[in-house]
Amino acid sequence: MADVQRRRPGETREKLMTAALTLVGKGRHFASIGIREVTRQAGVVPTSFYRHFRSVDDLGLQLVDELGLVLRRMMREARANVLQADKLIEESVAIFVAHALANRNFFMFMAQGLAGESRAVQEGIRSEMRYFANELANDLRRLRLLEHLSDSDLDMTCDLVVRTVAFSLTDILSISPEDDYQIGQVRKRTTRFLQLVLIGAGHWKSA
Amino acid sequence: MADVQRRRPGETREKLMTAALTLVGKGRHFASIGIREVTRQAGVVPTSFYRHFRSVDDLGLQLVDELGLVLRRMMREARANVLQADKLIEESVAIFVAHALANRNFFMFMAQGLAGESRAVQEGIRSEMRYFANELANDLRRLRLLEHLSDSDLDMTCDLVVRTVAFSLTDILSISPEDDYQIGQVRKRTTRFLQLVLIGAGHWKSA
DNA sequence: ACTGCATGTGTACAGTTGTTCACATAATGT
DNA sequence: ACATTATGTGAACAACTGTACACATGCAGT
Repeated sequence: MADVQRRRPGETREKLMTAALTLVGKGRHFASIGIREVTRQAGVVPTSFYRHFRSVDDLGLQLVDELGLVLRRMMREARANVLQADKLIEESVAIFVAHALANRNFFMFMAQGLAGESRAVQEGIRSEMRYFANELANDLRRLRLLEHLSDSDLDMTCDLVVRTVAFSLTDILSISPEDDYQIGQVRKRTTRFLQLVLIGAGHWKSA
Repeated sequence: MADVQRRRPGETREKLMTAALTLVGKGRHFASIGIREVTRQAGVVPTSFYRHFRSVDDLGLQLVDELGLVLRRMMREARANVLQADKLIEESVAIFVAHALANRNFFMFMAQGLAGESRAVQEGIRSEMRYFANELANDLRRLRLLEHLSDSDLDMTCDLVVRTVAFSLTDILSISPEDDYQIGQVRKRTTRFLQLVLIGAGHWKSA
């Protein structure tokens, strides 16, 4: 009975994932979301959930994987747009903020997951951040920046940069997306943070 | 009926609060904790909850207030122990890490709350961090450090310091409290982060 | 044409949830 | 001494939860 299978494969799966993100975007915390709630939001019967995920945590894990894709797309855009080094920081921050606003729910999920209750999700996000920091280090080497730093000191610097940006995420997400003034403030402040860090790195003496 | 009121006033209230923290310490996320769960953990009948709190969120808010006390106690200790400036960073980080380990559940709650679902709790934690940053700025002025920075640039620097330390919190909490080696690593890494930031601040030219 | 698989649906059930109500006791102020 | 207040209790309820089961349908490979 009912209109079965007029859908393309994986459609319900996708609907469930975006439903979860939608709930997160509405202010709910991922850890407090239940199966029935997700399926209701997705317009699907509860039983369908089990066809695709073992549990809500499992869904979270698969979201983290997609998070990787979003970040990589962002990085590619940043690489394409940042050509000369002088506007590097400002431009990168702008791109990040733009992505955070465009994928608000996604980044909210990420911000929650960092201190979330699923150890696996936590580790996944952490590893995405590590990957991000590594790519940043590679880029800096390629651009011949901070050449006096040892590999490990460069890693540390990039780690700090990524953390700083990640923390700014909570600033961005805590203000209304339409409040352009506040967004601009966060952008400016984050830019200055990074300048401070990179000035520090420039004067750092690798043992 | 039952052994009523052989307790001192506020005892149940306290039991409920520590019960909530205990649950958080066990890995549960605060947003997913319910009234019945808290009361069960506290060994109290569900109805008692309403005598002290309007809801779980309300309990969270009151926890944030106590958080302020913990932080202030920590700061006092730091001020007493850090007399000469050269070991300032290392010593402060050590004190922070020690407090984070000693009040693990509390700090876990704080880390969760930063991206939690209660806007009020979020704002409370944020304001605690601001307070912390301001005190830090005062201390630095008193110690005649970074005197070339304008007030607003000093504020920015302190803000970044506090954020960096706060992020390290998630590192500390994600490893086992008995793993002394890993703890040491986090301590070292955080120290270097702060050194990097302060070197940057030392070379910063206030417009 | 037939079989197995992936995907979807509806019904059912036992356990848990938040909240209310009427009631009991000790402490407190008069 | 007595009324009030703060704090505790147990029973009850309707709403919701996760999960299991039997079943229907289209698709892919034989």
